[in-house]
Amino acid sequence: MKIPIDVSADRAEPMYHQIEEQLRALILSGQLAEGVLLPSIREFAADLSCSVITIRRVYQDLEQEGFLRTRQGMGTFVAKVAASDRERYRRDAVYYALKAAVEVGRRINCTADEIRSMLEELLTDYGEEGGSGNGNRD
Amino acid sequence: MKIPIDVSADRAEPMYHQIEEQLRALILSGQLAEGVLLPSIREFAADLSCSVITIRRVYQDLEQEGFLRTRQGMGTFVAKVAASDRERYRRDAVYYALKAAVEVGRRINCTADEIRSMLEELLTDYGEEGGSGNGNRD
Amino acid sequence: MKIPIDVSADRAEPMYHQIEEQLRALILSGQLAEGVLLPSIREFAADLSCSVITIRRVYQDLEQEGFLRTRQGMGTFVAKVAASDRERYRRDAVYYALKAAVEVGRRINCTADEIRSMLEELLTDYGEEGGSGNGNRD
Amino acid sequence: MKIPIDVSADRAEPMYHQIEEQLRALILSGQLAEGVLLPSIREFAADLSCSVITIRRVYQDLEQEGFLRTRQGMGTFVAKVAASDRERYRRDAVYYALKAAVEVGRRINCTADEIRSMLEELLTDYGEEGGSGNGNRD
DNA sequence: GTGGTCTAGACCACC
DNA sequence: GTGGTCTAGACCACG
Repeated sequence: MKIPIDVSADRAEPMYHQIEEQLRALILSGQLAEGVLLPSIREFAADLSCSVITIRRVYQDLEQEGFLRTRQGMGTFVAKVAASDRERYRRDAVYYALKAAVEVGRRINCTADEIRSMLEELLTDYGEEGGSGNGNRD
Repeated sequence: MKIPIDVSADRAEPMYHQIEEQLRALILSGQLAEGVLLPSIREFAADLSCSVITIRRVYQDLEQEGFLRTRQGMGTFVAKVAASDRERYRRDAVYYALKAAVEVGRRINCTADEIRSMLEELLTDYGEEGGSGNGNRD
Repeated sequence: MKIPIDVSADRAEPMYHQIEEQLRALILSGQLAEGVLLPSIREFAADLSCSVITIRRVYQDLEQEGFLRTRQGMGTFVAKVAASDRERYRRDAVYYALKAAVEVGRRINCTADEIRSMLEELLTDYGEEGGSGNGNRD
Repeated sequence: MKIPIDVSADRAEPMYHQIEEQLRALILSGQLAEGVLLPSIREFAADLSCSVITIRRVYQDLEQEGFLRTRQGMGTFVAKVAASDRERYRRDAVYYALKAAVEVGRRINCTADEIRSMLEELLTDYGEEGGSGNGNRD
């Protein structure tokens, strides 16, 4: 299975972080279903042009968080995620990001309407790239 | 002058970063006006319970960005900020934070309306703490 | 013959290890007597829902340890175990496990009495499941 | 501070595991109190004759478990452990080790008395090495 | 083939 | 000085 992940060594955020974040999102959004076999660490490392160690770390961290299950000699699989976790995550992830933005706005004395209009601007082309309907395969 | 800054060594973000960010916001929002004398490095370090080295770095970075002006033997002052910078900053800071939030939403298949309603929830008590009027005092 | 073995791929311990350990215990305790024919590799693998390779390894390891004897075309049998081995094993297996427990206790400053009382608690229902009489059937 | 840890690359258990286990025990037993600064990764690695990476992994794992707190540029410290965690750990660690031993005993038909007498034998010199009185500095 | 451990060493960020 | 990230590569364990 090809995993749609986009990382760059140029960003400030460490690569393993970027990968973890995106994999977590894929699992929690249901785009990577329970039981799916992920690429082997070597294969994935080649895909993303990074070291196998970086991928191993990703898999290890996510296993510890309960999102993956790896079995020696067999590979790494997507673990079962409680529906409640999925829901909570879905809400929290966006909520806290928005909250941070609002917080910044408050600090620099933005008006609420300024914030609203910026959001609308950002949402104009939102539906076109996959965020339209359901997508949540719960 | 007492600078209203809230930092914590417990957060993941490095302290110098937290301080710089908040000082920058205070200056760009006009809450720290041009010419204001900032605390001495030692005093500020004591206030924030951090190392003088950390404050030195903050002052140095912000001076390089043009927000501060240090004069030998006299101390560190808030520099003049161009109105255009202020405006650009005001817009960019919030805009990019919002953009990040929207990006997260797209990844996990949030609908645009879900995002809008979260924002409204966050904005309910927004005006009460200083975001009411017009923060551009230039 | 149906071999009463309980393994799970979910445990941290590798499967071949779990199986070997339990088979060894069955043989040394006399529950699998000399000359008993074990299931074929394929059959056993199916029973335990694991790979034939895993079973092959188990049989191989235990044959090397002298507990099994494989005869071409006839299958794998339980070998003769010296009474002394049986005795030594009986003692060692439990002894070293207890020793490890005591070692842990020492590290975290448990008192000897705390350890004793835990053991008693664990031994309350001990006799009911097979530990009653004399297990040495040599 | 010198940390009394005893590891060996010869054992089957991975070194990072051995170290983690012993550090965890030291913290949970109160022998390493909250706030204590641990050796730097390089120093500790030299002490234990292993790679800095192994130590970094140990520190990282234990931080994730909440036992350590590491701050870039400052070092790695013992975190606050809830008294309840300490108590639970104290009991569980020994209890499960004992349980495993009893389980082995049952499998090979040991009598309860055999197990008891082995334990007593192991406990004869128990008090002499620090497990006597309290030691729990809660 | 898979993942698990460990190595030596580089370079960066922080204090 | 501290820890944080990433590298390339070796060797072992597992299925």
